[in-house]
Amino acid sequence: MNKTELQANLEARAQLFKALGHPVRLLIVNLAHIKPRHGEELATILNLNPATISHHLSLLTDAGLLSLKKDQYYHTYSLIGDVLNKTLDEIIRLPQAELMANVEEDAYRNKVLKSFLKRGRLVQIPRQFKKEQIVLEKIVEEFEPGREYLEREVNRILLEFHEDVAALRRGLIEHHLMKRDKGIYWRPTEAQDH
Amino acid sequence: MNKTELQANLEARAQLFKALGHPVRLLIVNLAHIKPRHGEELATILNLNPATISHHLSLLTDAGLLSLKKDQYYHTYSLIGDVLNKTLDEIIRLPQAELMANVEEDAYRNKVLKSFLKRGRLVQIPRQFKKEQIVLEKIVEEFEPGREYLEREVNRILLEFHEDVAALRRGLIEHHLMKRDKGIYWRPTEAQDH
DNA sequence: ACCCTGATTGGATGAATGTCAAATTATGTT
DNA sequence: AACATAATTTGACATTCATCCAATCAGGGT
Repeated sequence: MNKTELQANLEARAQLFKALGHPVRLLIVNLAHIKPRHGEELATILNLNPATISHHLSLLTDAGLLSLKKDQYYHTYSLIGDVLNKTLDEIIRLPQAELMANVEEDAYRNKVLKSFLKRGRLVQIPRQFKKEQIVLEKIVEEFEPGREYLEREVNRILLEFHEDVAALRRGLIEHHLMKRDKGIYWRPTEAQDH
Repeated sequence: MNKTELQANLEARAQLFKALGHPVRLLIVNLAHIKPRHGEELATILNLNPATISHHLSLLTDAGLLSLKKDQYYHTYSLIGDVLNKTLDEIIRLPQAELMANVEEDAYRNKVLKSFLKRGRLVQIPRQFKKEQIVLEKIVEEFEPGREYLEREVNRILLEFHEDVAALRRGLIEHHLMKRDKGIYWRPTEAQDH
């Protein structure tokens, strides 16, 4: 599947919801649930012009909710039951691959990193928590998970990024990216991370 | 509940589907499923103007899909999980009372009866199967379910409706509204009816 | 008090949608 | 063949919707 197909799939899911997003069409689905119906019947019951009903019916069939059987010159529409048993979540949730194809999930992260890190050095410590989080997550990659560091080793590494190593150390602790006990620092392993 | 409230309820259901009926909003729901998100982040990831994102977010929250938490000057939107576990059917299906309030379910039947039955007599036997069905269902009410009738009794009753009693008799049999065996006619009871 | 940042609101504009009337197509009947 | 019935299509119109820009609002920091 290429990107275009993935987007088409996304459109198809939206189309199903769009088809259900109109009160008249919800009524039609309910009436078709009781028994199959033909156009004129629905037009009479709902007090709408046959052309309007025809329009709604084609949206519902295109979305895969109704099936059409021709009978003399009646077009009888029946409800396709199995679609309705799916949960919203089953229809909405995109597989990882598809999500990535439609979206640059780390565009925001990259934008923040790009604006604060120039040639490997921190231009400024972000004042906003969410941005500080992103920058510190990047910095903490310099530490090996599980390994213990003395404060002066920590400082040496942090100095590569910014002079104010005390602020960085404090930030790392506050954001739970590093732990400290009796002057020893370590980066939690992924498993303990949450 | 009065009629207006019922219609409002119907609109609310449609609103939920409408909110999901757009590809960008499906992406937002997917992203919010991974973790809560704030507006600027979504605008960057989806490459859209913040105003546009704000618009989509308000549709999703109005529909009850997202919840908002304010954090400094970030507005963080989280997915409300339980709605998504409902099936389409649970959301679409209207209780009988509500359906009846929005719809004249037997408008079509009444229209057909009105056009063929004048002062209790059949103006003409409908040429179309579906209309004949409706008229004969009305006529068969003159017979007591389960009771046995001789052909001449049947004729006497049918004559009240139309001269061509033979055509009516044939219609009643074809539409399975009456049964015949060895010149004896009877109307099936409800239980045997299907 | 004054800036900064993110979010929302109020137009503005083009696109999509809902509705109906009139014309057309498909099927059946006389 | 001519007519009748139901469905669909087409065209017109009004409504709603998606998107962006510009202005405003709300929190926080200097």
